[in-house]
Amino acid sequence: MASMDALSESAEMMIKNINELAADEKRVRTSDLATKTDLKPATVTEMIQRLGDLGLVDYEAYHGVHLTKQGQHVADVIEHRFNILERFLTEILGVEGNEAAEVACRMEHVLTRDVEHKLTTFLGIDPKKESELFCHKINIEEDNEPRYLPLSNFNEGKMGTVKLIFEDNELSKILDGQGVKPGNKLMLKKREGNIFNVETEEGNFSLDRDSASKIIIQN
Amino acid sequence: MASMDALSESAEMMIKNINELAADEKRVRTSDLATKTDLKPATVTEMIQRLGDLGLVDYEAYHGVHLTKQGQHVADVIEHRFNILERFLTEILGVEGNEAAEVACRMEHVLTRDVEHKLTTFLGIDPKKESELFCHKINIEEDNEPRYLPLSNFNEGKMGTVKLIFEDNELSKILDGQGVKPGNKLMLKKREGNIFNVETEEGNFSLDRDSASKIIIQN
DNA sequence: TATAATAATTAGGCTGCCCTAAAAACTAAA
DNA sequence: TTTAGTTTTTAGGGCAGCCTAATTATTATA
Repeated sequence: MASMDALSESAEMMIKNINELAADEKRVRTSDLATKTDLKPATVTEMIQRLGDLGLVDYEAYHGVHLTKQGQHVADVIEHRFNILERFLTEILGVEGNEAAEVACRMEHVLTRDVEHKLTTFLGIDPKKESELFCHKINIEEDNEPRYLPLSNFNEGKMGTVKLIFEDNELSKILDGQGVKPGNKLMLKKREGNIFNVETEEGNFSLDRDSASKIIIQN
Repeated sequence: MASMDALSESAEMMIKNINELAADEKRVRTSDLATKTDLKPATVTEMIQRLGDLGLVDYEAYHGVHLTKQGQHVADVIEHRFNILERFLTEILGVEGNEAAEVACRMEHVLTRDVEHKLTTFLGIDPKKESELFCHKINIEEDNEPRYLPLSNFNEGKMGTVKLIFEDNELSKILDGQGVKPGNKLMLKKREGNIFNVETEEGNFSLDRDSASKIIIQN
């Protein structure tokens, strides 16, 4: 079992590309990887054999390759790092899309877990929730039972009643002015990433995810 | 004449270290470089010979090495990239000093000129002036110079002017109602954990850290 | 099913970057 | 100024990561 930080940029890129091609075909072919990575097939074979020795891919000669659980984890981490870096570069710095992708693709290999988390938070995403999402891709289906849920876990188009706003007096003042107070009804009109578009009797407004998570709704 | 982007991380690190030791002694000794880079002397010799072939250092066997004009330029670029990355990591993301330095030291080799400039501007520095500054090692008095910072990194009790609210139309609508809009003044009254108590001309209100990080203030 | 076409692997070579050990060049001291 | 000690370089080896050319395995077709 190889420590993640020990992986070279080349090795990480190979894992990333295997993961991206795995969407199309179960076992990824050497030639497809060669095309995607712009390497020669012989080089790809050599690399995936090394990754096999590290336990990151399951490799059967002449029959392609797929990620092991460990390899999948590496791929998920890299993908997440790429995504937040790309968002930072485009949304915050205003770097043009193509260049942002290229730079993010180089930077993704040198981030630490801590920097990754802090950058994720900076972008307004809860790191814990985010990592659950991309790792396990679990979807919560809970439409039937009456439940108390934070607004951040509410479903689009659903109407509910505000029951509680957590211990954030200052936030509640802002929300109060928008008609969000215990007892009032609201509907989560639309969720666009971390922006929650909410409709109340007073009108429409939007919240970020952290604020939304402090508002408990009964459906 | 070697193109800068073609240089490996190892080669750039060697140039960086030559530059740092050059402050003490005119011609930098192999053994000092070996100590600083944690490489064996034989490896240093090999590397500086390669750099000599590229025209980046002036190397005379047994008599040390110094940067050529081209090598000095590479060193200056790397130093600047390191500085802005380190500042971004510590001041904006809040990464601890040691780790920030390590990550910046890895990232400095993958920045493009454009990303470097945009990050420099983001930190509230005029890219042109900054390049003069870092070349001549002048120290900026941090408190006097106008600086752009996200509210989440602002000091308690400080007054500043809102310059920018990041592309979050829904958040800005809420903030707008609190008197937070580009051009207006605000003061960070108190910070309690992730709650930022802010005073504007319209009154007092509070924000969470994520929202605060999207508001850029000039002091 | 035999064979032609295609795909993948192995063999072997090159470079960068790291090492150790041995040789060569400097430097300081007797 | 000769020599002992130190520093530096050269010689040679290893691994990762790239390549081309040759070989082997799979697949598609006649």
